[in-house]
Amino acid sequence: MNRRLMRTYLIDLIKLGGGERLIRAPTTFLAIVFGVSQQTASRIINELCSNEYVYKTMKNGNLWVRVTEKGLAEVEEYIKYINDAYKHPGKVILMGYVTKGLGEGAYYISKRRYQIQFKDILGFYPYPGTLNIRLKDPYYISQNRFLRSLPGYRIKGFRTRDRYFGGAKVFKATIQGKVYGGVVYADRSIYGFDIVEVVAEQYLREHLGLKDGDEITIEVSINQ
Amino acid sequence: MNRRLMRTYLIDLIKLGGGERLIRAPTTFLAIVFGVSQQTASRIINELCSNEYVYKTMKNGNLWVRVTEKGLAEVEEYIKYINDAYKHPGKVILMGYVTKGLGEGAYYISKRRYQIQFKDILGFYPYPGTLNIRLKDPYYISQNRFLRSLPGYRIKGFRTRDRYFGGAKVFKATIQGKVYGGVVYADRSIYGFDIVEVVAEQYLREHLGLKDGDEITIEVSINQ
DNA sequence: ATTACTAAAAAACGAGTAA
DNA sequence: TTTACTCGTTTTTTAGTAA
Repeated sequence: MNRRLMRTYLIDLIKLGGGERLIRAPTTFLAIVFGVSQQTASRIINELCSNEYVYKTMKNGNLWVRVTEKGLAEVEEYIKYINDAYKHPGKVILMGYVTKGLGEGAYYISKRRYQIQFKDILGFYPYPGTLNIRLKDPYYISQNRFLRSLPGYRIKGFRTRDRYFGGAKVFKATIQGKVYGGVVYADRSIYGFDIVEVVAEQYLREHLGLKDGDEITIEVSINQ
Repeated sequence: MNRRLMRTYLIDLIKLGGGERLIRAPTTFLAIVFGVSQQTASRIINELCSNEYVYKTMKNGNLWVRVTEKGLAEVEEYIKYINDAYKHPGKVILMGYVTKGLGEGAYYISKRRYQIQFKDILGFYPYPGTLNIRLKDPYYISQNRFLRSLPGYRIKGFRTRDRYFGGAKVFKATIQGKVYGGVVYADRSIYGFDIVEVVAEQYLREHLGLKDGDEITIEVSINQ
């Protein structure tokens, strides 16, 4: 079953009290609550069960169910997402700590063929260097994973006499609520989902007085 | 498409910023966000659109969408439901005002064949009469509609020499957080979804000092 | 009473593709 | 590039029913 649907059924079970204790839940009863047939209700519970979202047991011919910790976590994550959708529509908020990169950023960003494209997309020629941020916790890492799955604006790769310079995608962003810039994901990035690279017109470390380990917030625009 | 699913896609659109303004949303992009194919994303938007949850328009070959007021209301109702699921698991809260019924309640409740069944289910012989409550607003009416759709405990009808006394269903309830009782729905109820009938061992008007128009809260247990 | 299997019907999906 | 149609395939659903 669809994960989207599973969540909604879990919420229904929580409404019935199944988030805090074992509840008697005959499939005929669940059918009414879920708005499906008895057979489908039976199958839903079994699928939730095989995903370990729900614990079920039979007591003298009756089904009793309880949402597991995993199921509750699944719903809570979804509630977080909904809250975030209302709090930060059109944006992904990333928080982390300033960290040293491998220093390659400067070399790449300075390439004229990249500079022109950044100017087209972001409206400025970026400072030759990237600010690397190590994300704070798994929540922001998952947010980053979501962001990175989106297309963003395309930066095309190019070929010189010597070698090939790979493509990238970039998202418009605001750093510390003050500076306009971009978040860049190189197609062949050496970083995992815990690191993001930020570009801006200014040298951010100086402009914002940042040093390694300083906490930093980036508000990234989802839309194109 | 399933209403459950529609809501989740609406939330995704709100996350993208489509709850507050028209956003550019090519179906290829939505496909990534929704986790479906481009064709399915296209179909989802068209279905949301034909349900008037979403307004869509084409600007030079690109799809732009915005969640409508109806769509936002749909999601907000769902968020209310989720909050309620966490706040009042296993219960439906009904609020309303004490109101005069048609006085028939006393006649029915006093019938011995009903009394015995109430005793079996609720544990007491109810006072011969029902307290009628006019629900406060559409929210509680919809809660009542949900409750009434559930099976509850069955009260069987019976036949006397003269006539047939119809069946009913009853839910365990707490009135004003103090008195234990039940909410009764006669199968052939003369009331709509804006009225509920409450029974208890005591004469509630006297016991709780209630008069017509007084606000009253009932906490109804969903489970069986 | 229950739950849940089977089989047939209905709905949803995505590849290919037209416009 | 887009969107969205057709159509074959897969998935989901429910009626009937056994246990």
